[in-house]
Amino acid sequence: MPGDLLPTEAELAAEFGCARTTVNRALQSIADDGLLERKRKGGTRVVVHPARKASFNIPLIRREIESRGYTYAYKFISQKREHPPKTIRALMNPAHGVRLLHVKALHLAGEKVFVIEDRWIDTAIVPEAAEADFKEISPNQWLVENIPFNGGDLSLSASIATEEEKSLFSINSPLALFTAERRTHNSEHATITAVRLVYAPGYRMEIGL
Amino acid sequence: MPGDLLPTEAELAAEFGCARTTVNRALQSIADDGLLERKRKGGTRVVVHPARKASFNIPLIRREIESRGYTYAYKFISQKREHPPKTIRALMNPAHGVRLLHVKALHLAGEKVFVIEDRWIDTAIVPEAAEADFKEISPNQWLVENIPFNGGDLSLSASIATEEEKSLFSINSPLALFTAERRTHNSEHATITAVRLVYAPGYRMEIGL
DNA sequence: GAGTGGTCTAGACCACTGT
DNA sequence: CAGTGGTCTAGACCACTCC
Repeated sequence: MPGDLLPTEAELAAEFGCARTTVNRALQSIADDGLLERKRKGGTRVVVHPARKASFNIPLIRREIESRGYTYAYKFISQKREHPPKTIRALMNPAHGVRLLHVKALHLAGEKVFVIEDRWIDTAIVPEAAEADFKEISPNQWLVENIPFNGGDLSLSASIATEEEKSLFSINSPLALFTAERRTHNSEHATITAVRLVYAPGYRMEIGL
Repeated sequence: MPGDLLPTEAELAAEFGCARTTVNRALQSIADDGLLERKRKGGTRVVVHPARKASFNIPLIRREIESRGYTYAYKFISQKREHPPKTIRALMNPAHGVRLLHVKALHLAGEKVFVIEDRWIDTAIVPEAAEADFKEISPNQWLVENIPFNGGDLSLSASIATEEEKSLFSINSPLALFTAERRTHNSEHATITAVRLVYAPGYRMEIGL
């Protein structure tokens, strides 16, 4: 019946012997699942090609590693205030000429490097981050615990390992690495942080549909 | 105030001078967004670490190409009934010893190959597919239009281009390709189809949060 | 057992939109 | 303008769960 028009709420209420409010809630919830389209005056229609929606939780890296049965460890690399390169400026659009906090770190699963975290934080927007000590706690974890989450975007891609990445992952041959770049902004739509996560060779991101 | 307990619905209704039903709907919708936890007798509590959920629509490849402003074209490569290799058998778990429909095809954006589609279909479960002619219509599109969608999973990874992929994408140097592997099953949880989509160099999958 | 959210009813008015 | 869904109210009863 894709494309078909359903009876009005009042008619369905009569047919099922219940209140229109109840019919409304039922249809609303189906519509929220993307299977019905509703318009005032236009009635309720069965969607022709329901969108195939995928959703997944973005786990803390620590949890992702532990849920795979490995021991988690964090390894700090560096933390500096720097003028961001053009690519980061374009992504984060910080105030002109300011320096941002740049943190590099590793997340280990057992003895192996699981993911490389390369993060920029705009301390004009998150001043607390300037005081944080990322030698002991990962920026990933610190931000989740300290900064309310509001929105952002995620970009997934494949990249060839750079020399630095090859050495961190202890590999030689040219290798494809799964890369996630995430931007997080606050409620005023200012970008708090941008992070590039480069996963170990063979990593797969699994998503239910 | 993560962790805090909110007043009861009745109290909030009194405070805001509205009906409890209205408060209930409001809190429900916030709870649906994952920001509140509600329990009978236990009250309504602000969730401590709201899960960072991402959700996105999986577009038809055709739509994805056209929405980027390119002309879509489909190019058939091959279509055979074959005994599936071990990896596919493990994924799809078809009846013992049967042959599956194996289709390879390209989706072009303008003149360029955008994605390579390599698909296996279990015709024991979707007999209609045996009659379909994938020389003209892509399996991707045919399945969306003919087979009701029920569920599945999606696995994203990065892989080094094989020789065949290099030649299809007209590239030489070792290159990392973004790869999506999707499995789709029917309402009885039998696997209808498994597909490997290998995207052109530089492809990024963008997801809103 | 008592307090909380979950869900229903019957009725009302409003907001949008197709004709 | 008329018909549809969107949303509210006031009240009721139920289901779960903590004490």
